[in-house]
Amino acid sequence: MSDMEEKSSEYKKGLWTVEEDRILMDYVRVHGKGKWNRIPKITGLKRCGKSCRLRWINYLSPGVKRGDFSEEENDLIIRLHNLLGNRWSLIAGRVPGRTDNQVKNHWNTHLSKKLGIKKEKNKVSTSSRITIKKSRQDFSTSSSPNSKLPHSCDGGGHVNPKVIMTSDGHSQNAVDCEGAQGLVAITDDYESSSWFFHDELKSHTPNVMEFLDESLDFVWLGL
DNA sequence: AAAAGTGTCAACCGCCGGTGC
DNA sequence: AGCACCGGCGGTTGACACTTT
Repeated sequence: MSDMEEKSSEYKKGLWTVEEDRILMDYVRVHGKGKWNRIPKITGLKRCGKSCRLRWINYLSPGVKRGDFSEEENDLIIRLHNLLGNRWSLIAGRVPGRTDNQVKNHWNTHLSKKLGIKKEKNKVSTSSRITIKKSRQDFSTSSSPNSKLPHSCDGGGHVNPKVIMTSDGHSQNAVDCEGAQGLVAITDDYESSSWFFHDELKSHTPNVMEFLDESLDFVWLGL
Protein backbone atom coordinates (compact mmCIF):
# COMPACT_ATOMS: atom_id res chain seq x y z
CA MET A 1 0.00 0.00 0.00
CA SER A 2 1.33 3.45 -0.92
CA ASP A 3 1.72 6.28 1.55
CA MET A 4 -1.17 8.10 -0.08
CA GLU A 5 -3.47 5.13 0.24
CA GLU A 6 -2.39 4.54 3.79
CA LYS A 7 -3.05 8.18 4.66
CA SER A 8 -6.46 8.29 3.03
CA SER A 9 -7.65 5.06 4.59
CA GLU A 10 -6.78 6.14 8.10
CA TYR A 11 -9.83 8.42 8.25
CA LYS A 12 -13.48 7.50 8.30
CA LYS A 13 -15.96 9.02 5.88
CA GLY A 14 -19.70 9.41 5.80
CA LEU A 15 -22.22 10.50 8.38
CA TRP A 16 -21.06 11.40 11.86
CA THR A 17 -22.18 9.38 14.85
CA VAL A 18 -23.37 10.80 18.17
CA GLU A 19 -20.16 9.61 19.81
CA GLU A 20 -18.00 11.34 17.19
CA ASP A 21 -19.96 14.55 17.71
CA ARG A 22 -19.40 14.30 21.45
CA ILE A 23 -15.64 13.88 21.01
CA LEU A 24 -15.47 16.87 18.67
CA MET A 25 -17.54 19.05 20.99
CA ASP A 26 -15.35 18.08 23.94
CA TYR A 27 -12.27 19.03 21.95
CA VAL A 28 -13.66 22.45 21.01
CA ARG A 29 -14.78 23.08 24.58
CA VAL A 30 -11.26 22.47 25.87
CA HIS A 31 -9.04 23.71 23.04
CA GLY A 32 -11.30 26.10 21.19
CA LYS A 33 -11.85 26.28 17.45
CA GLY A 34 -8.98 25.97 14.98
CA LYS A 35 -6.03 23.61 14.66
CA TRP A 36 -8.45 21.09 13.26
CA ASN A 37 -5.71 18.76 12.06
CA ARG A 38 -4.66 18.15 15.64
CA ILE A 39 -8.00 16.63 16.52
CA PRO A 40 -7.37 13.09 15.26
CA LYS A 41 -4.00 13.02 17.01
CA ILE A 42 -5.26 14.40 20.29
CA THR A 43 -8.66 12.73 20.51
CA GLY A 44 -8.14 9.58 18.48
CA LEU A 45 -11.11 10.55 16.34
CA LYS A 46 -10.90 8.85 12.95
CA ARG A 47 -11.76 12.00 11.04
CA CYS A 48 -9.52 14.34 9.10
CA GLY A 49 -9.18 17.96 10.22
CA LYS A 50 -11.20 19.24 7.31
CA SER A 51 -14.07 16.95 8.15
CA CYS A 52 -13.97 18.08 11.80
CA ARG A 53 -14.01 21.73 10.81
CA LEU A 54 -16.95 21.23 8.48
CA ARG A 55 -18.90 19.25 11.03
CA TRP A 56 -18.41 21.97 13.63
CA ILE A 57 -19.26 24.86 11.33
CA ASN A 58 -22.27 23.28 9.68
CA TYR A 59 -23.83 21.37 12.53
CA LEU A 60 -22.33 21.51 16.00
CA SER A 61 -21.61 25.20 16.38
CA PRO A 62 -24.12 26.69 18.84
CA GLY A 63 -24.88 29.55 16.46
CA VAL A 64 -26.28 27.29 13.76
CA LYS A 65 -30.01 27.62 13.25
CA ARG A 66 -31.92 24.48 12.27
CA GLY A 67 -35.30 24.17 10.66
CA ASP A 68 -37.11 25.75 7.76
CA PHE A 69 -36.09 29.02 6.22
CA SER A 70 -38.48 31.90 6.90
CA GLU A 71 -39.92 34.11 4.17
CA GLU A 72 -37.64 36.91 5.35
CA GLU A 73 -34.61 34.66 5.01
CA ASN A 74 -35.72 33.52 1.56
CA ASP A 75 -36.22 37.09 0.46
CA LEU A 76 -32.82 38.15 1.73
CA ILE A 77 -31.05 35.21 0.10
CA ILE A 78 -32.72 35.85 -3.24
CA ARG A 79 -31.73 39.49 -3.24
CA LEU A 80 -28.20 38.81 -2.10
CA HIS A 81 -27.86 36.10 -4.73
CA ASN A 82 -28.99 38.54 -7.40
CA LEU A 83 -26.26 40.86 -6.26
CA LEU A 84 -23.43 38.46 -5.48
CA GLY A 85 -24.04 35.28 -7.43
CA ASN A 86 -22.93 32.01 -5.89
CA ARG A 87 -20.81 33.55 -3.15
CA TRP A 88 -22.44 31.43 -0.53
CA SER A 89 -20.19 32.33 2.35
CA LEU A 90 -20.79 36.04 1.78
CA ILE A 91 -24.54 35.48 1.53
CA ALA A 92 -24.59 33.24 4.59
CA GLY A 93 -22.70 35.89 6.51
CA ARG A 94 -25.74 38.12 6.14
CA VAL A 95 -28.30 35.49 7.14
CA PRO A 96 -27.96 35.03 10.89
CA GLY A 97 -27.59 31.44 12.04
CA ARG A 98 -27.31 29.97 8.56
CA THR A 99 -24.17 28.42 7.13
CA ASP A 100 -22.91 28.66 3.58
CA ASN A 101 -23.73 25.00 3.08
CA GLN A 102 -27.29 25.49 4.28
CA VAL A 103 -27.79 28.52 2.06
CA LYS A 104 -26.29 26.75 -0.94
CA ASN A 105 -28.43 23.66 -0.46
CA HIS A 106 -31.54 25.73 0.13
CA TRP A 107 -30.93 27.72 -3.00
CA ASN A 108 -30.27 24.68 -5.16
CA THR A 109 -33.21 22.65 -3.88
CA HIS A 110 -35.85 25.29 -3.19
CA LEU A 111 -35.24 28.84 -4.26
CA SER A 112 -33.85 28.22 -7.75
CA LYS A 113 -36.92 26.11 -8.51
CA LYS A 114 -39.23 28.64 -6.97
CA LEU A 115 -37.72 31.32 -9.20
CA GLY A 116 -37.60 29.03 -12.21
CA ILE A 117 -33.84 29.29 -12.49
CA LYS A 118 -32.07 26.49 -14.28
CA LYS A 119 -28.93 25.30 -12.61
CA GLU A 120 -26.02 26.85 -14.42
CA LYS A 121 -22.33 27.18 -14.08
CA ASN A 122 -21.28 29.85 -11.66
CA LYS A 123 -21.53 33.19 -13.46
CA VAL A 124 -19.40 34.93 -10.88
CA SER A 125 -16.41 32.74 -11.38
CA THR A 126 -13.43 31.86 -9.26
CA SER A 127 -11.51 34.59 -11.02
CA SER A 128 -13.80 37.24 -9.64
CA ARG A 129 -13.30 35.85 -6.16
CA ILE A 130 -9.64 36.39 -6.69
CA THR A 131 -10.25 39.86 -8.06
CA ILE A 132 -11.98 40.92 -4.87
CA LYS A 133 -9.25 39.58 -2.67
CA LYS A 134 -6.52 41.07 -4.81
CA SER A 135 -8.14 44.45 -5.07
CA ARG A 136 -8.71 44.69 -1.36
CA GLN A 137 -5.19 43.57 -0.68
CA ASP A 138 -3.79 46.04 -3.17
CA PHE A 139 -5.62 48.89 -1.55
CA SER A 140 -4.59 47.94 1.91
CA THR A 141 -0.89 47.71 1.20
CA SER A 142 -0.51 51.45 1.39
CA SER A 143 -0.39 53.16 4.74
CA SER A 144 -2.29 56.18 3.45
CA PRO A 145 -5.83 56.63 4.78
CA ASN A 146 -6.92 57.09 1.18
CA SER A 147 -5.19 53.95 0.05
CA LYS A 148 -8.47 52.13 -0.33
CA LEU A 149 -9.66 54.57 -2.94
CA PRO A 150 -9.21 54.05 -6.67
CA HIS A 151 -6.21 55.85 -8.13
CA SER A 152 -8.24 58.56 -9.80
CA CYS A 153 -9.78 59.46 -6.48
CA ASP A 154 -6.69 59.22 -4.39
CA GLY A 155 -5.53 62.37 -2.74
CA GLY A 156 -8.40 64.34 -1.38
CA GLY A 157 -11.41 63.39 -3.49
CA HIS A 158 -14.60 63.07 -1.47
CA VAL A 159 -15.64 59.61 -2.36
CA ASN A 160 -18.12 57.47 -0.61
CA PRO A 161 -16.11 54.28 -0.32
CA LYS A 162 -19.16 52.01 -0.27
CA VAL A 163 -19.21 51.53 -4.02
CA ILE A 164 -19.56 48.63 -6.37
CA MET A 165 -17.65 48.92 -9.59
CA THR A 166 -16.64 46.82 -12.50
CA SER A 167 -13.00 45.91 -12.60
CA ASP A 168 -12.41 46.47 -16.28
CA GLY A 169 -10.84 49.90 -16.22
CA HIS A 170 -14.11 51.79 -16.51
CA SER A 171 -14.47 51.61 -12.81
CA GLN A 172 -12.69 54.84 -12.17
CA ASN A 173 -15.36 56.65 -14.15
CA ALA A 174 -17.97 55.13 -11.95
CA VAL A 175 -17.34 57.35 -9.01
CA ASP A 176 -18.11 60.99 -8.67
CA CYS A 177 -14.90 62.03 -7.05
CA GLU A 178 -16.04 65.51 -6.19
CA GLY A 179 -19.38 64.70 -4.69
CA ALA A 180 -20.06 62.37 -1.82
CA GLN A 181 -22.28 60.13 -3.91
CA GLY A 182 -21.05 56.73 -4.96
CA LEU A 183 -22.35 55.01 -8.04
CA VAL A 184 -23.32 51.41 -7.70
CA ALA A 185 -23.48 48.88 -10.48
CA ILE A 186 -25.44 45.72 -10.07
CA THR A 187 -24.07 43.58 -12.84
CA ASP A 188 -21.40 41.22 -14.06
CA ASP A 189 -21.12 43.07 -17.30
CA TYR A 190 -20.22 46.71 -17.67
CA GLU A 191 -21.97 47.11 -21.00
CA SER A 192 -25.33 46.14 -19.57
CA SER A 193 -24.83 47.59 -16.14
CA SER A 194 -27.63 49.12 -14.17
CA TRP A 195 -26.18 52.08 -12.38
CA PHE A 196 -27.68 53.61 -9.29
CA PHE A 197 -26.71 56.26 -6.86
CA HIS A 198 -25.92 54.81 -3.48
CA ASP A 199 -28.89 56.48 -1.79
CA GLU A 200 -31.27 55.53 -4.55
CA LEU A 201 -30.37 51.89 -4.18
CA LYS A 202 -30.54 52.13 -0.42
CA SER A 203 -34.16 53.21 -0.56
CA HIS A 204 -35.06 50.16 -2.63
CA THR A 205 -32.94 47.45 -1.07
CA PRO A 206 -32.05 48.31 2.50
CA ASN A 207 -30.86 44.84 3.37
CA VAL A 208 -28.39 44.79 0.53
CA MET A 209 -27.03 48.18 1.43
CA GLU A 210 -26.71 47.14 5.04
CA PHE A 211 -24.62 44.29 3.77
CA LEU A 212 -22.44 46.61 1.76
CA ASP A 213 -22.10 49.15 4.52
CA GLU A 214 -20.96 46.68 7.10
CA SER A 215 -19.04 44.11 5.15
CA LEU A 216 -17.16 45.63 2.28
CA ASP A 217 -15.46 48.74 1.16
CA PHE A 218 -15.38 47.91 -2.50
CA VAL A 219 -16.97 45.07 -4.36
CA TRP A 220 -15.51 44.48 -7.77
CA LEU A 221 -17.97 42.78 -10.04
CA GLY A 222 -17.30 42.26 -13.70
CA LEU A 223 -14.75 39.91 -15.11
C1' DA B 1 -46.39 -4.29 -0.48
C1' DA B 2 -42.63 -3.23 -3.16
C1' DA B 3 -40.03 -1.27 -6.79
C1' DA B 4 -38.83 2.94 -9.10
C1' DG B 5 -38.37 7.70 -9.17
C1' DT B 6 -37.43 12.06 -6.94
C1' DG B 7 -36.00 15.37 -3.37
C1' DT B 8 -33.11 16.77 0.36
C1' DC B 9 -29.03 17.83 2.61
C1' DA B 10 -24.73 16.30 5.10
C1' DA B 11 -20.41 15.45 3.72
C1' DC B 12 -16.64 15.09 0.45
C1' DC B 13 -13.52 16.88 -3.14
C1' DG B 14 -10.39 19.80 -5.44
C1' DC B 15 -8.70 24.11 -5.63
C1' DC B 16 -6.97 28.47 -3.88
C1' DG B 17 -4.82 32.03 -0.85
C1' DG B 18 -2.42 33.07 3.41
C1' DT B 19 1.22 32.11 6.48
C1' DG B 20 5.44 30.45 8.39
C1' DC B 21 9.80 28.47 7.72
C1' DA C 1 11.89 31.88 -3.96
C1' DG C 2 9.92 27.62 -2.88
C1' DC C 3 7.74 24.43 -0.06
C1' DA C 4 4.41 22.56 3.37
C1' DC C 5 0.61 23.20 6.04
C1' DC C 6 -3.79 25.06 7.17
C1' DG C 7 -8.25 27.10 6.60
C1' DG C 8 -11.83 28.50 3.53
C1' DC C 9 -14.57 28.27 -0.62
C1' DG C 10 -17.96 26.53 -4.18
C1' DG C 11 -19.24 22.43 -6.79
C1' DT C 12 -20.58 17.86 -6.51
C1' DT C 13 -21.81 13.37 -4.66
C1' DG C 14 -24.30 9.89 -2.40
C1' DA C 15 -27.10 8.14 1.43
C1' DC C 16 -31.36 8.43 3.11
C1' DA C 17 -36.30 9.82 3.20
C1' DC C 18 -40.25 10.45 0.88
C1' DT C 19 -43.55 9.98 -3.00
C1' DT C 20 -45.44 7.80 -6.92
C1' DT C 21 -46.70 3.97 -9.66
